[in-house]
Amino acid sequence: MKLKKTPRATVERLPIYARCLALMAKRGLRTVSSSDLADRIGIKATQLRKDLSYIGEFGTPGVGYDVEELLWQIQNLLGVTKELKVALIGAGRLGQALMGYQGFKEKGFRIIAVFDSDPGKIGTIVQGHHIEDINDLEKVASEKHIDIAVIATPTGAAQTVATQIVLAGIKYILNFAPIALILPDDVNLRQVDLAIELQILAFYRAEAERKRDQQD
Amino acid sequence: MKLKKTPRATVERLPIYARCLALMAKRGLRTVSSSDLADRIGIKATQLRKDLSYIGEFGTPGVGYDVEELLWQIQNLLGVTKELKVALIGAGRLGQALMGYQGFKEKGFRIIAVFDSDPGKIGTIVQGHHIEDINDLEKVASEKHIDIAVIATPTGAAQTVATQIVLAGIKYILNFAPIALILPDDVNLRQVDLAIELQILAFYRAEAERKRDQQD
DNA sequence: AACTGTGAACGGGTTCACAGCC
DNA sequence: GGCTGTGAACCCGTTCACAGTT
Repeated sequence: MKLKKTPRATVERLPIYARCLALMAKRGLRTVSSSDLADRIGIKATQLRKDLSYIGEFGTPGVGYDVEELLWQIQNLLGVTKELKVALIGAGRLGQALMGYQGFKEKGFRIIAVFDSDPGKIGTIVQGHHIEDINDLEKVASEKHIDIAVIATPTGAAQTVATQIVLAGIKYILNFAPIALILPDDVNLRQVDLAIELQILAFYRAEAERKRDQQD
Repeated sequence: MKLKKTPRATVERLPIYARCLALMAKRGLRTVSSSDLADRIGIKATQLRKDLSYIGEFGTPGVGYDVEELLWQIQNLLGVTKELKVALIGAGRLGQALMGYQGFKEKGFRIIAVFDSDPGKIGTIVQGHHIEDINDLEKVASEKHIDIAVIATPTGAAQTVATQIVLAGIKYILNFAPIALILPDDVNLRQVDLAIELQILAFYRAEAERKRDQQD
């Protein structure tokens, strides 16, 4: 067993493995081979085995992996066996969509505080969440021990909010605002930009069109 | 000038370049060097130049790039100089957030049809969009010439919807449902899974905790 | 002098080939 | 026979070093 540092690419696939294993467990499947699991996900079996080799040895040669066991190992590694506390900043349409998103709860995340800067929203209750003043973030974060912050504000507010998040001592940020945030090195950032995904599709569409035009 | 096939990794960065350049153009900046632009984005200057080298030669040695010109070239390559038509499937909370998302319009995407399967929603108007029956997708798609479909349905409906999208002849899909869709090879798929991003952050958080526990 | 464009070197990630185990 | 775990080979993407341009 080698146990080198888990490569970034592997880390980004672990949640996908967990998702698939959870589904299989729910359906009552007991064991799974690397090729079976890989097929369901749409990757090569060797890649799956290599990924798992970075985090341990969970399989039985000639048999495969125990579904429950492997799921538990991955969830444990992801640190989602205990519930993680999430602060959501921005109670606009995207923020509301995130509040209602079942996937968070299922995967072990709990939105425990919601902030906004709009006085018209602060103090109201949206989908069961009491909306708090963004300026209270630091106070609330220390009281409630927030693990992760999610930025769902308009672009213009995102950098200010990010700075407040850092001041509040939160080190893990998921940002939906389409802007490159400036953050200290020890803060972990994931960026989701909805428009970028469409633009990537647009590129391949344009490329296909160019190819067609060229050939005819 | 070489013009090999543009690497996947480069394609995924082009929208980021476009976003930054658009901002600079709006602020009235005329030219930019590779190191300046790279710094704003948070990458190395050599990577930016290498990326651009795949798509052409747009710079002037000793000077840099013309902001407007480079922006136009990238937008052209992305095929977003003409407006692209998007069909949104699923008018739930996420769907509504997407309808209201300014970034799509700004980047040249237009939500031109919205579908749902809920009889209570079909026929109503949400944020100015007439909600149509998902079973009319094929008809509407051929009438309105849809370029890209966005799946914002519950997980359970996603595969069925995806199949309908393919039947409607749409070849570019952005999927928000947390499921591995089975699609023909010639269909282009991008996947955004909100929970996965949080789980990746959770991994690094758990890793940091493990490291702490070990040392103390 | 300042900056671009690119071959070459490097490094991380994927795939192959196979040894070892059930 | 069927399957896992893994070194080695391979491939792709990033970075370096520098030749070439204004």
